Amino acid sequence: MMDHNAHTSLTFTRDERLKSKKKIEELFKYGSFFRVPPLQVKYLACPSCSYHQVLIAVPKKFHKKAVVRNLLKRRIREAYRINKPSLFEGGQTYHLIAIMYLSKEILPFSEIEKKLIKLLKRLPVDSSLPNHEASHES
RNA sequence: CGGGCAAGCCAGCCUAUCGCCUUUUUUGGUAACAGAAAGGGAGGAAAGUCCGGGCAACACAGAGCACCGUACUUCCUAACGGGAAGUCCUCCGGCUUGCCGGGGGGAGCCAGUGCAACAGAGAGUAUACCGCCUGGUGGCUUUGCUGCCGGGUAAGGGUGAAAGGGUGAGGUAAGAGCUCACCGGCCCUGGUGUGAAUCAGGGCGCAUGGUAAACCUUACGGGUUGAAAGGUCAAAUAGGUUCUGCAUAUAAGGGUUGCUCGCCCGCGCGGAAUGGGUAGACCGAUAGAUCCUUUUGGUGACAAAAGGGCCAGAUAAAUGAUAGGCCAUCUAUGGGAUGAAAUCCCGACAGAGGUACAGAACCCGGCUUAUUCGCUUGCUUUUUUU
RNA sequence: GGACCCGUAGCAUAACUGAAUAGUGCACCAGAUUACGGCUCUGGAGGUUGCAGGUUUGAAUCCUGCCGGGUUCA
Repeated sequence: MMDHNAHTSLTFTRDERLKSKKKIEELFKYGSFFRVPPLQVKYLACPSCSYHQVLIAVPKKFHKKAVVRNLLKRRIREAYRINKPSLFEGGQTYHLIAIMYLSKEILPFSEIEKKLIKLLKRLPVDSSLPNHEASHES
């Protein structure tokens, strides 16, 4: 409520990043996931949140060098920032989202953006929650 | 002009739109926080973690041993295994043949102990296999050859990575530093130099081969741990810790770096203070062995002085994305210089092209490794034309 | 961020107090045995000892620097 613009404008502030250790553990324990070839997504409904919280990860397993990992994270973050308004068109439930990049290739921004748009469309932003028991335990 | 080597420098810029982190000021708000304005925002290696420091906590009466590290000299430095200047040895290249340039190396195996497979007669107070020389005594085809029993020898052969200085002469039965000359080595004295060293003189026949990235000796240095150090904030209590009173009485046991000596504390009961773990926030944590310019001293590393500047502080971890332009650079075609070739220069249009290595994690000084295009300096060098 | 360890045939492991052909088992190939296959027996091949320098007469081993993999620390 303090940050009205976070829903609609093209920002990506610190509060929109998923940082809490507990929430991350919860997400990876109970969240469901799907894939859009290079990207994998894990998500979990979060009734207590007032906006979506996103975590972006590029595993060290696929990319040894910090420069490459940072580059890919920046591209994914940018693509999310530009295309996130579509997430708010649905209902009022917000999610914890983890986006992971599982490929050895370094794709250009335009490719990553395409995949991310596809991915965001598949996210169930509506009120129909696929995993009730998970949200209860939290 | 081009090629090669070495050292050093640089690590694109501008505009628009949308964003990220942060500092200061300001507006709203009790506050958390939100908005606005103005600034700042990765590297030469931020990397590897190979060294050295700062900083912090703990420990510390002291001595010895052990352990670890370093090793030509002098200097620089907060310190270093780093750097500078020099010195000696060695390798490569060049020529003017003793100089220049570059690479590598350096305490001590005449303090001791150990080690050297195979081969070889012998491998370290050495050795007699083939040889060389010779004494005695036999035999025979008697200036000689040869069997047996002895002796001398380290010249020659052969083995090996290495055979106990080298060359020449004398000497000898044959030989041998046995003697001598020169070269090499070691020791002493003196001169020069802060010193490593070097020069000169004298002595020693050489007793003293290699290996210390073998044990070791000598000299110097090192307390341990490591920002996940450590500190602050709010709540509750046990153990623990610290201080203190009483009691016990020098013993068990514990601490003191791994050990020894030495030193210190002591079963138990009571009182006071502190507050374990978990989750989190803040400090530590970004003004410093700082950066830039100039001057002075020094061969140089570097130091001093003056003036000016503030230059990332994130923490699931900030610099990005898109579009356009400028400008390096490259490619092909074209033009010019020249008698021609090689080579060089110019460049409208077109195409390629933002690049390599790589992302701060407490902070510095080094080392090592990775690295696109280009530029500067030094050394060296081929071909073609005139 | 700090500390530590390990790299040997396709796989697992010896030789790590230097010594000249780097050993062993499984797997692989060939032969024997069998009607054929397995088991068994005999023989063989396969190694840049992670890479690059150095010390030594001689390096898997000792020293230095890289590369790769792993363990651990509130």
